[in-house]
Amino acid sequence: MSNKVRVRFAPSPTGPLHIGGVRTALYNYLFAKKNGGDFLLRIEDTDQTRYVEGAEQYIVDALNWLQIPYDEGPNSSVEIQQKYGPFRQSERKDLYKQYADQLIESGWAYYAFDTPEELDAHRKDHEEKGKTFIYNWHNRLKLNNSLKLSAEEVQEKINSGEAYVIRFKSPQDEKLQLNDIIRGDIEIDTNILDDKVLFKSDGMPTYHLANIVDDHLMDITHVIRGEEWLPSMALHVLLYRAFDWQAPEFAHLPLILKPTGKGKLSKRDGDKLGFPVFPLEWKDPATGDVSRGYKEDGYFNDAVINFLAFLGWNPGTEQEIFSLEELVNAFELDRVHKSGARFDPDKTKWYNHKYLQQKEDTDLATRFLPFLKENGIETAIDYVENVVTLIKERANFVADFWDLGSFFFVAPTEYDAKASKKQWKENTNEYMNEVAQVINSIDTFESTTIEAVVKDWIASKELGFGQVMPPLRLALVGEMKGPHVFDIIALIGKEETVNRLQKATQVLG
RNA sequence: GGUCCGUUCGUCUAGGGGUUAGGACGCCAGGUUUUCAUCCUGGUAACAGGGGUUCGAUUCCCCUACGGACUACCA
Repeated sequence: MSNKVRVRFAPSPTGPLHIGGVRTALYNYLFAKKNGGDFLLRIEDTDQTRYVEGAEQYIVDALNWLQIPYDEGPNSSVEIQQKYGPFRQSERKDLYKQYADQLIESGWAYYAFDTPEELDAHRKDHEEKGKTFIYNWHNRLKLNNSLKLSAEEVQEKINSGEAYVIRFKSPQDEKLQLNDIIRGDIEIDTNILDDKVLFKSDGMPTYHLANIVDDHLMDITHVIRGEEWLPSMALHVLLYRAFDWQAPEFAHLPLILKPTGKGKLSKRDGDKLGFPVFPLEWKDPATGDVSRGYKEDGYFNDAVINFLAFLGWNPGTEQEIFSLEELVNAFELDRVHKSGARFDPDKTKWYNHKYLQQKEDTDLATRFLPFLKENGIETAIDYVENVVTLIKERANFVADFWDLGSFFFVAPTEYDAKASKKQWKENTNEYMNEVAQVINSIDTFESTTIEAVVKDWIASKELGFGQVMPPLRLALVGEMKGPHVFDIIALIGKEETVNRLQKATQVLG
C-alpha cells in the first residue's frame, strides 16, 4: 500500500453530533486535505443498546451542511465499499471474531467467564476497602478465566454455551514509550493497564478491538480524536503490536470547555446560556425535546467552520478570517493546543457578523425573504436587496434584518414616545408639511439629490438641522434609528415619504 | 483514590532565556453618523505560586496548587 494519508472520523450514533465532535471531524478533514489524503466517515455502532434513531443521518446531514465532505463512508460507491467497506461496524461484525481468536492463539488474549455481577461485587468490595479493582496481571490468575482454568474446563464451558468475553492480556513490567503528535512523548507503565474486554458476550467487539481492526483494514495512517481517548492509547498501541501491524500516528485533541464554570461543554450550557451546542437542530426521538442548532439559529456554515477551527488551533499569524480552503492550507496538527479551550459565544457572533458582511446582497436578500413572508410581506427581490445593502452592516444575523429595517416595508404605526416628546415641537408640523412639498417636487429621486435639495431648503428657511432631521427620521422610521435618512427616502419613494410625513403630522401634531 | 494530560489579559491566543509580553472577542472612552448600529482611534487587562539552573527566566528543570480526561461486556 502507498503511504497516502488516510484519516477517519468515527462517531457513535448515540445522539446528535456535538460541536466538539464537529471540530474533531473538521480537524481530520483539514489534515487529510492539507496532505492530499482521504477523509472517511465510519459509524461505530457496536453498542446496540445505545443506538439512537436518526443519529447517523444527523451526522451525515451536519457534515453536509458544514460542507466537510467525506471521501469514503456509509453511502459511498460500490467500488469503495468493496475495497474498504462497509463503514458501519454493525455491518462488519462477522469480521472481528477471527481477530479476537487470533489474539487468543498468539497468547495476547484470553477467555474470561466472570459475570458482570461478579465483577461488580469485586469492584464494590475493593471500593469499601478504599481500593480500585483492576482486572490485570496482579489478579487475573485468581479470576474465572482461561489463564486459570484448564484447557478442558474452558472448552467445556464454551461448549455448554456459557457466556464469555475475550480480554486482552496486558504485558507486565514494561515502560511503553508513546508518541502523540500534539502532546509529544508519553511514558506508560504497562503494570497499571487493565485487561480490557475486546470481545463482548453478545458477539460484538468493543470499541478497542473494532477500532484497531478497522483502522488497519482501512489503511488509516493518522488517528485524530478527542482527548478522552488518550488513556486508551497504550492499549491501542499494544494491540497493533499484538497483531504485528504497523500502528498509525496519534493526535489527541483538547476538549472544548464551558463558557463559564468547570468542565467540558455540554448540551445544558447551551440551553442555559442561550447558544447552540449542535450544528443542526435535533429533536430527541425519545423525549421529544428539541435542541437548537447553529443552522437554525442563523449562523452561516462557513462562520461556524471558522470559529470552530480556531478553538484550540491557530496559524500563528494575526489573520482570523479563513475560508475552508485557506484553513486547509494553513492547518498544522502540531500547532493544535494541548489544553482545553473555553467556548466563547460572543466570538461566534462576531464571526457571523464578519461573514454576513462578506455575503452578496442578493444572497442575503434571498435568505431574508422567508422572514418577510412571516411578517406578511411579499416584495420584489430587487427592493429587498436594496434594503439589505443599507442595513446589513449593523446585523449579526439575517434574522436581525427585520428589526433593523421593517420600516422599509411597513409605515410606522406608532412613534417612540420619548423621541416624539423631544423632537416634535411647536413648529414641527409646519416644517414637515413643507418638507413634504419640497420632497414632492424633486424629479431626480436619488439620495444625494434629495439630501442637497432638503439641505438647501433648511438653509433658505434659516432653520437648524436639529429642527428638521430628527422629526423627519421619526416620521419615516417611528424611532431614532436606522440608516441615513435620505437613503431611506430614496428607497421608500416619494409617495410613501409624503404619506408618512402627513400621517406623522396628524398623529404627533 | 490511582494513572495520564494540562496552566500567558475575563475569554480565544502569539511569543519565547534579555520584548514597552503582540493580536482578536468582550468591556470602557473619544471620533464619525445631527439617529441607532456599524466603522475608526485609543484605553483596561496576563506569563498560577515556590524553589532551582543562569549574568539574566514568563520562556528550561523540580515541587506545590489548580483545572481536565480516564478509571464499564459505552464509545
